[in-house]
Amino acid sequence: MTERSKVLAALAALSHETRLDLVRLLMPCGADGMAAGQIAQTLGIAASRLSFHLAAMEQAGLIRSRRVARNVIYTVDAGGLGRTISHLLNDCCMDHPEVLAACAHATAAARALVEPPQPPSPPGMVKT
Amino acid sequence: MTERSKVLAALAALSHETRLDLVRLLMPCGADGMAAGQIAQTLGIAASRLSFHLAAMEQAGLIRSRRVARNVIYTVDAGGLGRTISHLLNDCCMDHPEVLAACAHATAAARALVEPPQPPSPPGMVKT
DNA sequence: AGACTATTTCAACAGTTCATGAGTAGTTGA
DNA sequence: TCAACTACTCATGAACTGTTGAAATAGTCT
Repeated sequence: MTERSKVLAALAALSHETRLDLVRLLMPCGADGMAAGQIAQTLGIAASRLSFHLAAMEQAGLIRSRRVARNVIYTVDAGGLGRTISHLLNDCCMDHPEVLAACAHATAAARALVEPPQPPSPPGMVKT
Repeated sequence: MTERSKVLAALAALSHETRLDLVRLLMPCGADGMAAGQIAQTLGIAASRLSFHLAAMEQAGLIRSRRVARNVIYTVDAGGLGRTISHLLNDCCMDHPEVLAACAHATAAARALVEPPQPPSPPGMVKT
C-alpha cells in the first residue's frame, strides 16, 4: 500500500461523524484506551455498528486494539494520525504559509513541545 | 453549518484521489490558479467528471472560482484547508505530543514562519 | 463442562457517490 | 446575431457505504 493510498484511507476513515467522535473519545484515554462496550455505551450506538467503524479505523491505521480478559481495548495510533496530518500539511499543501498560519495554535503548541526550555510567553503572541 | 460538519465535509472532499490531486495541482499555482480546461487536460480526466469534483471541493470550502474571460479559474482556499487541518490537530487530537511530533517537518516550517527573526539554524534540529 | 459476557460477523436493505456521455448555458469576436 | 469556444448540468447505471438485528465466536468464571 502506497503512502498515498494510506492517507486516502485515513482521510476517508476520518470523514465520518461517528469515527471522528471515536478519535475524540479515545485521544484523552491515551495508552489505557477504552473497551469496545464502554465506547458503545458512551457514544450511545449499537455494538455492531461500533464494531464496523472500529474495524474501518483500525484498517486505516488510526487505532489499535488489544485483548484484555474478555474485553477488547482500543487506543488511538497517534503515529498514524500524525502521519496523515503531516502528509496533508507537507505533501499536499507544500507547507503553504497561509495553511500553516491557520494552524498557528497547533504550531504554538508544537513549538513548546520541540523547544521546551521556553520561559514565560513573551508579548506579541500568535493568534488564529 | 457547524464548524464540525464543515470539517467533516472537507475531510470527505479530501479523501478522494482525484480531489487530492486537484489540491496538489492548484497549490503551487497560488492566487493565479488554473482554468478548468487546463486542469482537466493536466489530470487527464473528462470535463464533466472534473466539474463534479470541483463543485464538491468548492462546496466544502477548499477551493474558490472566478470567471476570467471565457475561462473559470480555480484557486485553493488556503484558509479553508488550514482550518480543516487545524481542527484535526487541535480539537480532535487535542494537541497530542506524538501527533504533533509526527508533523515536525511542518512544525519547523511553521516556526520559521511565525518567528522570522531567527538567525542560522542552531544545532539539535527537529527531524521526522 | 456449562452458563455467562463481550465482541464480531453476516445478510439485507437504503442511501450515497462516482463515471460517463449527451445536452445546455454563458462569453467572445466577427 | 452568429459561430466557436469553454464550462456546467443532468440522467443513467454501477459500485460503494452505513445501519440494523440476528447469529456466531472468543474468552471468563464457578
